[in-house]
Amino acid sequence: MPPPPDPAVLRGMPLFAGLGADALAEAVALARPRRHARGAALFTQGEPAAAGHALIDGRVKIVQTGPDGQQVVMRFIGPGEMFGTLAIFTDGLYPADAVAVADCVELSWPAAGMTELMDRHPVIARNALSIVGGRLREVQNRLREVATERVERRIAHALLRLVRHAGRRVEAGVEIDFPLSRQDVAEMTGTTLHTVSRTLSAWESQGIVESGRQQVVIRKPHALVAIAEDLPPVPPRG
Amino acid sequence: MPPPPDPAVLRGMPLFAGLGADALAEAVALARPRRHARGAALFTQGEPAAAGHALIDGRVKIVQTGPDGQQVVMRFIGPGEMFGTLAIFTDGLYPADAVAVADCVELSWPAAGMTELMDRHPVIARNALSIVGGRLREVQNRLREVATERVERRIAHALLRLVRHAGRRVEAGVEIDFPLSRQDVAEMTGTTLHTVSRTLSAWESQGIVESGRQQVVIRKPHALVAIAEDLPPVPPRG
DNA sequence: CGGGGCGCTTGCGGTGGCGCAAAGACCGCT
DNA sequence: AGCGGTCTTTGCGCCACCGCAAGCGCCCCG
Repeated sequence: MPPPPDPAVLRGMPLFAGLGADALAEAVALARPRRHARGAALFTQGEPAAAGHALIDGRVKIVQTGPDGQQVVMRFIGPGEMFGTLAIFTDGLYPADAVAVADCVELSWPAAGMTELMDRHPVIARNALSIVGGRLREVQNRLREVATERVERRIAHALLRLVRHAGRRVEAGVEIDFPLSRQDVAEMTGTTLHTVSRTLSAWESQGIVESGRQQVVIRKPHALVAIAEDLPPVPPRG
Repeated sequence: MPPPPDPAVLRGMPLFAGLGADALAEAVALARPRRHARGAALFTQGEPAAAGHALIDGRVKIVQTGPDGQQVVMRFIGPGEMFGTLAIFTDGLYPADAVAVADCVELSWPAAGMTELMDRHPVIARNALSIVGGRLREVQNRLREVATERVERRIAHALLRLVRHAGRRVEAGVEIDFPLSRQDVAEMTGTTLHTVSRTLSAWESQGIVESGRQQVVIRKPHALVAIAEDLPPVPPRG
C-alpha cells in the first residue's frame, strides 16, 4: 500500500512555490500516491495523459522513441521533480515513456484536478511557465551541443549534468546516484554504446572516471570539465 | 516612423486567444511598434530582456551561439508569432540573437507591462504555457532527429518544416518564402554548408528541388517526405 | 551452486561527412 | 560598367565514428 500523502513533500517543489499551507493541503488532497518497481513503465508515449506526476522517491527515466524505434533519453527525474505535465498543457498525449530506473514513489494529479488547481491558484500557472521555460532552454542547449560538438565532449557534458543533478560524494570522487548503463549515456548523447564504452575506457585509464556495470564515479571532475569545454588537458601533477 | 498599432493584428495571436476586445486594446496600448531593416539585430544573446516581442511583418531568425562561436538556428519567426518571451519567464537574459532576415515590423512589450497583463488576464498565462509547451515538444523532436538521423534525412525534415511554416505555392512547386542560405540550413541541421550544398545539388539533379542564391523551391514534396521518412525512393513515372 | 542472460569491452573494416581549397556565379554598390 | 563581397559549387583526402562480431564477466535466479 502507498504511504499516506504528507503535505510537507510538496513544500520543496518549485511548482507549488509561494503557496499557503491550506493550498498545499488542497493540492495533496487531490493527489494519488503510487509505487512502482524498478523497470516498470509509469506511462507510455502516445497514451492519453491521465495525470500530471511528481516524484517523491526513486529515479525515473524519460525516453522518447522515434518512428523507427530509435530512442533518446530526454531526462532523468529525481525526488521533488515534476514530469509528464507537458501533455496536460498541450495536446493531451504523453510525448515519451517514463520508466522507473529504481524503485519509485510518485504522486499523480488527474488532469482535471491539475487545471482546477491552476485556476484557483494562478501562482501555479506562473510557476509552471517558469519551469517549462527553463526546460526549453536546457533542451535548446542540448540541441546545440549535439549539433555542433564531437562525441567526447557531449559525453563529458552529459556526465557533468548528471553529476550536478544526481551526484553523491563518495571517497573516490562523485558517484552518479542511480543505475546508468552505457546504452543510457549513448541515448543521451546521440551516439552508440560502443563509442561510450570506448570513451569511458579511455578516461578510466587516465584516472578520470571509475565505472562498472550500470555505475559511474567521477574521480576528477575538473578534468571532465576541461574535456567538456575543450580546454587543454589537465597537466599531470608535478 | 512606425505605423500606428492596430488592435486587429493581435486577434490572430495564440497568446491573446480568448481575450475580449477591451483587453486586446489594453494590450495594444502597452506595446511599442518598431521597424528593422534586413540584417539588423532585434536583440542579442546575453543581453537583459527589455521586452517580449511579436512579429507583425517580415521574417526573423533566432540564432544561439555557443561558447566557441558555433551557431545554431533555433527557429524562424513569421508574422503573428511571439519571440523573445522566454527570457521574461526565466532568468531575464535573452538566450539567443534575433536577426531580421527580411525587413520587419514588430511590436514589443516592456517586461513589466507583460507581467502586468498576465496578472490581469490569467488566460494569457495559460496561453503562454501551451505555447511554450508546444515549443518544448518541437525542440525535443529536433533533438531526437539530430541525435539519431543521418544528415540527408535531417535536411529533408528541416525543409519540410520550413515549407509547412513558410511555404508559398508557385508554378514550379512550393517556395520557401524568405531568403535562406545553405549556411542557414546547415545551422538548422547540425552540419556544414558544404554538405548542404552537395545534398541540394543531388536533389536538384533528381528534380526534387530547385534552388539558387538564398532561395529554395520544392518541386516534389512527396519525394522529400520519402527521404525524411526513410521510405524507398519514389519510383520514376512510367 | 550452476546456468543463463544481460551488460560491457575491444578489434577490425568501412564510410559518411568534415575540412580545406579553389573557382565560379550572382548581387549590389559606386 | 566595373568591382568587391557574399553565396555557392565541387574535388580531394582524411578521420571520427559507426556497425559488426566475438568474447568476457558479473548478477540474478532457479
